[in-house]
Amino acid sequence: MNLPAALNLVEPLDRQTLGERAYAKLADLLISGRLAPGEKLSLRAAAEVLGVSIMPVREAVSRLIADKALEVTPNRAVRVPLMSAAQFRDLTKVRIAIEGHAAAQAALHRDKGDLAPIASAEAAMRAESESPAPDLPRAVELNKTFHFAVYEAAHSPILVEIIRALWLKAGPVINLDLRANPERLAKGDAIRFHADVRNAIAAGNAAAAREGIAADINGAADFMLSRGGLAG
Amino acid sequence: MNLPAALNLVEPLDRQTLGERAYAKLADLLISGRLAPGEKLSLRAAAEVLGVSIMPVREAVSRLIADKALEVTPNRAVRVPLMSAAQFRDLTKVRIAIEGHAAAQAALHRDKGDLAPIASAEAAMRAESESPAPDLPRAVELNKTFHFAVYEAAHSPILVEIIRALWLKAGPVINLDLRANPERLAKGDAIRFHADVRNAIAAGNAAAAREGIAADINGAADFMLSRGGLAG
DNA sequence: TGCGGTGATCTGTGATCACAGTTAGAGTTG
DNA sequence: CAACTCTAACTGTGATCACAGATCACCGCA
Repeated sequence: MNLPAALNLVEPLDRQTLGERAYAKLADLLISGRLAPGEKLSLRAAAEVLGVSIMPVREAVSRLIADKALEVTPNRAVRVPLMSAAQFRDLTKVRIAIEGHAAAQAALHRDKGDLAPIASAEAAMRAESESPAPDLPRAVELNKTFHFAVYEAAHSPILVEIIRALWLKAGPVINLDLRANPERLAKGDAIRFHADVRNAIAAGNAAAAREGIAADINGAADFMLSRGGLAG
Repeated sequence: MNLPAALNLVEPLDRQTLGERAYAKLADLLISGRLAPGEKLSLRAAAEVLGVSIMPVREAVSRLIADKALEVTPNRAVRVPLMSAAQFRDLTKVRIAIEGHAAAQAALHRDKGDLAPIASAEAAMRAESESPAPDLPRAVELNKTFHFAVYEAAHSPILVEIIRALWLKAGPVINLDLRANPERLAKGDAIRFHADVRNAIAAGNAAAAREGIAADINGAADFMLSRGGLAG
């Protein structure tokens, strides 16, 4: 193995499969709420839009179905699941338990490098939400960035992965709503809770971090439930 | 729609797709530890064994890869992931947090019908483990039955699904070990913890239920780590 | 005896075809 | 004019083929 030294610098070039890219694309649509509950998704149509055959789409969709982020109806149609109020409450409870736990772990185990991303994500979202004409899709994106910056600080890849799966289910319900209704963003609850979380993590206060995340999730869920936009 | 009344009794006959059956089959192999970490799995070979084309196997495997219960190496080979001691510790911590939470919820929300399955699963496993020649595969299966009877009592489908995904990762490591080493089963720790959990849930004592599950998981993990059978 | 190349055979990935079941809509009939 | 029927276009599922890349045993050369 006597190679030119320059060749030692090349990275292993991550060959991303088409199926993975299709999955990432669809998952992003779901998390950001651009695919509404009940909306149907045709494999062939999606394949055409993505410019590939239906095979990569099939793989992506079957993964999302396994995550219960999509479902196939008895009539052979793939769609974003409708969520009942009861299911939504269950999901919210689980999110509070797990994401709250992750925030607490972040407060206990964060290291130097973790605080900067959290702070900058918080600042960016605050700026966006206090702007006179907030860009809602961007606010949704920044909210996600902030939350995951927090969860990453727990240094538990498995936990982060679980939370990502939860967001896949919650995204279509919550973020679709948020996009349509700027009021809650303007009210500024989320911004306040985010500041609480950031401070708690910086201070190493696990209980406060958990509380902050729980309040944030609960606030969004209550707002959502009060508008009554859920299925049976 | 004037049908013979008898036809109203028929169930919608769950048409299970071949892919789902393949998934169930492979998932069972993983959870029960009959597929060892590092072991390779060829799509075509698996398809032949299952008596189907590789398509259903592809779907099943891609779902398991999404769950990180399988992985595809850079060299294009599917295998059961090797787990480092650090990863195993992370997994164990997450399991204690989430499964402990589920047990606590079970203590708070169990209803009449939940206690019987828990008790009978516990009795069956006790009987098996106190037998002079325990059937280890059966003990592994009964252990799973007991744990999930507990988690079902939390009445949170989402939580149960998350835990199932965790077991998919932990199964190859823990249950493979348990199959090979009867000693821990004979020691009877698990049996004692299970009894604690059952009593705590019956009494509605959430903290004790969480403790019992945590001790059970921790016991198995410590035994595992002490034997040092993990990669890197 | 040891090393480098080489081809057969395996791998997963992607595309294409075939099929059964469903849906929607046009056409027809009462 | 409403209801019914039938057809054409769509659905996901499964099988088969094609392909690039990786592995490994074998063979020839030094």
